This record gives sequence, C-alpha cells and structure tokens, in this order.
Amino acid sequence: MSKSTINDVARLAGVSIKTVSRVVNRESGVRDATREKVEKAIAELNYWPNQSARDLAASRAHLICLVYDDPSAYKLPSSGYIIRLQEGVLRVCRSLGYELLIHPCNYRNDDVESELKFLIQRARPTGIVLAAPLSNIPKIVRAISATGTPLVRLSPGQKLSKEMVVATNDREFAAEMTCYLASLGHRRIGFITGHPRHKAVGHRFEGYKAGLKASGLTFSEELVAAGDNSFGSGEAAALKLLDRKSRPTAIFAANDDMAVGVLRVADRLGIRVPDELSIAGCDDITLAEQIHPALTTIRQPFAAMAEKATLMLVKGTEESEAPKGTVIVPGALKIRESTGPAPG
Amino acid sequence: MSKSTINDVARLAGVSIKTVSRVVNRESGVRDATREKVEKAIAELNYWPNQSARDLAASRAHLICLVYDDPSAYKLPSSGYIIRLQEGVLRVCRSLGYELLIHPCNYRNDDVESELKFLIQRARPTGIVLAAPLSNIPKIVRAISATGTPLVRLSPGQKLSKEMVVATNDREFAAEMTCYLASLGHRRIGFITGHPRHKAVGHRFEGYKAGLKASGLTFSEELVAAGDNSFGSGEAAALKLLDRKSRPTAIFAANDDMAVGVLRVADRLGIRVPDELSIAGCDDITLAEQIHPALTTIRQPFAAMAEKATLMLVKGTEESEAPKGTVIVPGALKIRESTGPAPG
DNA sequence: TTGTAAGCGTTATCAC
DNA sequence: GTGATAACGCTTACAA
Repeated sequence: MSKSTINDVARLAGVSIKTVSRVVNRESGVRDATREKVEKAIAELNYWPNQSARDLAASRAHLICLVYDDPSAYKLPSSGYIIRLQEGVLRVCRSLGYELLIHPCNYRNDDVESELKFLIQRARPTGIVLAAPLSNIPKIVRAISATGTPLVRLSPGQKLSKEMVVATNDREFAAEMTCYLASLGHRRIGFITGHPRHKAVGHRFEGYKAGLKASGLTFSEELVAAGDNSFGSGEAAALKLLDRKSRPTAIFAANDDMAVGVLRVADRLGIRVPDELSIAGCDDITLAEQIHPALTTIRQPFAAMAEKATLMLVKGTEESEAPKGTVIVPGALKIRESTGPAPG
Repeated sequence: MSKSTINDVARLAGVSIKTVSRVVNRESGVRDATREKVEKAIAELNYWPNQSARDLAASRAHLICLVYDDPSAYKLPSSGYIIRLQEGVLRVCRSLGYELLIHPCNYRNDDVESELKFLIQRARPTGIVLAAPLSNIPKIVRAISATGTPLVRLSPGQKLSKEMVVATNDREFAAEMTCYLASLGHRRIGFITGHPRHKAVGHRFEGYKAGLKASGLTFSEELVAAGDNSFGSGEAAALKLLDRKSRPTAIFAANDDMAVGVLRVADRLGIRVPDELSIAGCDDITLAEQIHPALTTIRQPFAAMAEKATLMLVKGTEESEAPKGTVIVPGALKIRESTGPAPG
C-alpha cells in the first residue's frame, strides 16, 4: 500500500515538490520532459496525494453534502427518489474529484437547525444540495444559509432569482400528459391530487387543468379525487372515481404510487387496462416499468437535477461567479402499456 | 461563520494550544478550572476544529465507506435495502463522529478493482463496509483486502473465522416461518426459490426443508418453483404452483418481491388470501406493510447489521484489537394478514 | 497538570 | 520553467 509522499516523488524524479504539485494539479508551465519524469516517478511509487493535506493547505474540502428528508422517519415506498438523487450527485463528484457526504434528516425534530450547523462546521463541505421537501422549509434553508455555505435547492416550488435553484417543469408535463390522453380520444379524464403540502406536486394539478383547456375539455370537480401520494390513497380515490355512473375512461394520478393503486383497484373490479381504462402516473418509480401493464408515466429527472445542482455548486465555488437563479431540467413522458385509445 | 483556530482559543483562554487540544479531545488530566476557561473561549469564538488538519496530523480520516451493488445498474425495486444499510451505518457514524462516504459500484465493470483502489487511495477511509452480493465476489474482496483497509463483509454466505463478517440467520428463520405455517394446519406448503447466485438467499431454501422436517411434513419437488428474486418471477412461479390439481394452501417465497407477485396472481385468479391461500415472504420491504392484505414476512435486520459492522470497524481501529469472526444479527418473523389457518 | 516544538503532506509566495 | 520556504491547523512526543 502506497505510503509515499510528494517528497518521495520529488526526490526520485530529481525535481522540487512544487514541480510535482504542478504536475499533479495539471498546472501549465512545466516542460514536457520534466512532466514525464515526474509522471514516471509517480507511477513507480504508486503515489497518491493525501486528501487531508490538500484540503488543509488549500483550505477547502472536496466535499459535497446531500441533505434530504429522512426516509426512515416515514416509510416512503419510493426510496428510489433518494437513490436517484444520490446517483446524480455521485456522477459529478466522481468526475470532479469530490466526495459525497449524505445527511438524511428529520425536519420535525426541534434541533434540526443545530444539527445542520454542526454538520457544516464539522465537515466544511464545498456546498450543499438540499432536496425537496426540505428545500421549501424556511427554518432549514435559514439554518444553512446562516453558515454561508453555498446552497442549491431542489424543487422548492417557487422561482427564486437570487438563489441557486434546480427544478423541473411539473406544470408543463402534467399538461402534456393530459393532452396526450385527450389525443387518444378520452373525454372524461380523472385526476387524483397529491399531498397538499408538496408544492411541486400541486403544480401537476394545475397542469392537468391547463391540459384539459388546451384540449377543449371542460374541468369538472366530479372527475377529481384527493390523494396524499400514498398507494392506499390512490386505491381509495380510484374506488371513488370508478364507482360513479359515468366513470372516467382515463385516470391521471399525481404520482406513481397512487397510479399503481388505481391499477390494482381496476384489476380487482375486473376493469381491463388499457382497453376499458387508461392509467397514467408521474415520477417513473422502478415499479412502474415492472408491473403489468407497465405504467405510462412522466420520468422525473431526479438524477439529472441533482447532477445539475452539484455542478452549479462546484462551478460556483471554483469560478467565483456563483450562478444564480432557477434552472429547469425537463421531465419526459414515458408512454407504456397502461394507456390506450378511449373505449367505444 | 467561524474561522477561528486552536490558536485563537488558546490565546483567549490564556493557555497553550495543547491544553485546548486536550479539552477538545476530552483527554484526562486537565484541571476543571482550566477546562472551563477553555470551553468558555471555545463557545465565545464559536470554534470548531478543522477536520482536515486533525486528520492530517493524526494521519487518520474519520471516514467510513459503504460499498454496495449499484442499484442504477439493475433497477432493483427494493432500493430500500440500500437506504436501510445507509441508515445503520449513519447511526454509528453520527454518534462517533465519523462521516459516511457512499460508493455504489457495478461489479460487472472490468475496472471495478482499480476503481475501488482509487477510491481507497483518495479517501483513505477508516474502514469499509461491503454489502451483499459484492461481499461474496472474490475479485472485489481481494481488491479491497490488498489495500490493507479494514473490511467488514455483510452476508457473504459463508462463515469466516479470520475475517470480519456480519450476517443474519437465514436458514433458521426460514425454518421458523415454515414451522409457523405448519402450525396453522398447512400441510402443502409451497416454496419459491430465489436468485441462484445469491448464497444467503439459498440458505432460506434449506431452512424451508428443515422446517418441513421439523413439522413432520415431507418435502416434495412438486411444491417448489424457481424464481430469481424479481416480482415477475414470483408471478410466474405462483401461476405454476397454483395451476396444479392439489395446489398448496400456503406459499413461502424466498423474498418479498416474489411474494407480492404471488399475492397479485392470487388476486387475479380470485383466490382469497389468507382464507384460501396463505402467503409469506422475506425481507420486509416497505411495500409489505402497505399492500392489502399486509404481507407476513421476515424482517431482515439490514440496518442493525450495518450498524454492527460499522461498530466493528471503528472499534477494531481504535482499540487495536480488531474483532474477527462472524457476528449474527437475527431476523424476526412479522406475522401480518397474508397468512392464516389452513382452509377446510 | 501544562507547555514546547516538531512534524503531518500539501499548496502558495516569490525568488531565481 | 523551476525551486526554496513558509504557511495550513492540528496531534503528539517529550519536557517542565
């Protein structure tokens, strides 16, 4: 195992440590011949720079911190959300030589604020990526901002020009999905709303209405049922919508968990999907592709959003021109098997 | 934001930096009055030790690395597994002042080995927690071991007395579940096997056989169907088992994803659960508690295993008496709604 | 019980 | 282009 230092390399290559440092950090102004000598010595000694020493000397840590709502505190079925966020941050970290520190936290705890300050003081990360729904909780944002650590918020549910924000276009793609269903001939398109506290999810309802309008359909309260993002609430809502005389021929749920609930109810009631009923969701959870029929949904760009956020953080730090404002990473329709032409 | 150093504190408290260091590190041999003076200065200056400097000076990093199979490479429905592992490691890290670095990796890549070495060289973690199924892939284990970094393996599928291993008692609880089903009066208990490469999952099949024996039932190939841990394979296997003349009155699947598949097939075939068919799974994925009827299963102690593993790593490093051998963290039966008395 | 001084392995400054 | 040499903020012998 390598224990060699920059000094060993310098000695072997017959140069100063500064020159080795230059080569390692790809600085310009090193003669090719010198560079090669150094690189040879590095390879021979199997040298790797010591991260702690680098960070200390440069007074910066190569560290990104991802903060999100603690899933173990809720039992979210879609912990895939977090995995995908991690995935996105990791992609950038790996390519740019940063490490990822993860910090799930429960905003209901009274001491989240000091907990976050403690974390930041201790780890001194380059920056923080704050995931929804924490990103729209004022005391959390305030606690982090107070430390002066660069912060990027994910889907805070509002545009903010003076801060770094990455979001997706919930409203637009929900409208698009609605138009798609209308284009299949559906005229009675039901909607199941999501958790009332989740702002971005609320945008989808607005998108649904906009889509109806754009398709020349009229909005009706009768076609709407309330859910709370859970599988069970999707089942309950489906039961309500499908029990009616003139039931919808398509149901669009504000998230996949609920859409899967609808699918299950349809199955139980003997309603064939998509022949008699089209079902669409939103998020593209892993299960969406695995159930039968595979769920038509909207792919949420969680990983891409996290990737973009991390990039903003790193660039902002390295280039001293911190990018501000809201960046939109668009979602994408995933047409699969659960939607089809309207019956009749 | 604090930029004060140990020197500032020493100056303000009127002591040497060594004394400050002693207070910060809770070393003994500091007079109470002195300690108080220092603590007051620390509070006043809002001082926090610089982690990089500490690590450099002590030539150790307060860092645990969790390495697991990259979920984005497969589309595992139960990414909850990883979240729970992270949860366990994080618990220990937080209480002991370590940071958690996560590293999902794809063992199919040709360069995993150099990738891991790179990671270790760069981050120099205190130790590594290696999750299944990576923990039983020789080239992975070898690559890590070669660096000399302390390693704890999770569920490698075999007992190893000379290495640090944390596992659960798959065989025992699978037997227990089988006995439980037998005690409900079931005499034809079906089994769906898991992924052939996953050793620990294979143990469950053995446990099933042992449970039959202990209950005075005879094993029959007719009651066994092969699966591969996926939801779809569970559906297929269920179809096979339930299609037979004298079909089983209970089905025990080697994991929850498959058990949910069985549940779905039963629902589709109009077989009432648990009245006509009892279904049991293994893992206790989040979905298990949320579907209807809630799934009887075996709670796998993922978080507890990760916690134990991390503790071994830290203790082993700090106490210079590295604990060796296999530690077993037992699983637990979760009796819910999908199992009941045998019909008739 | 407390303090001094020598590193730890880098980066950064400024000569050459 | 290259190289001394001084930080960076802390731990750790070893003294006192």
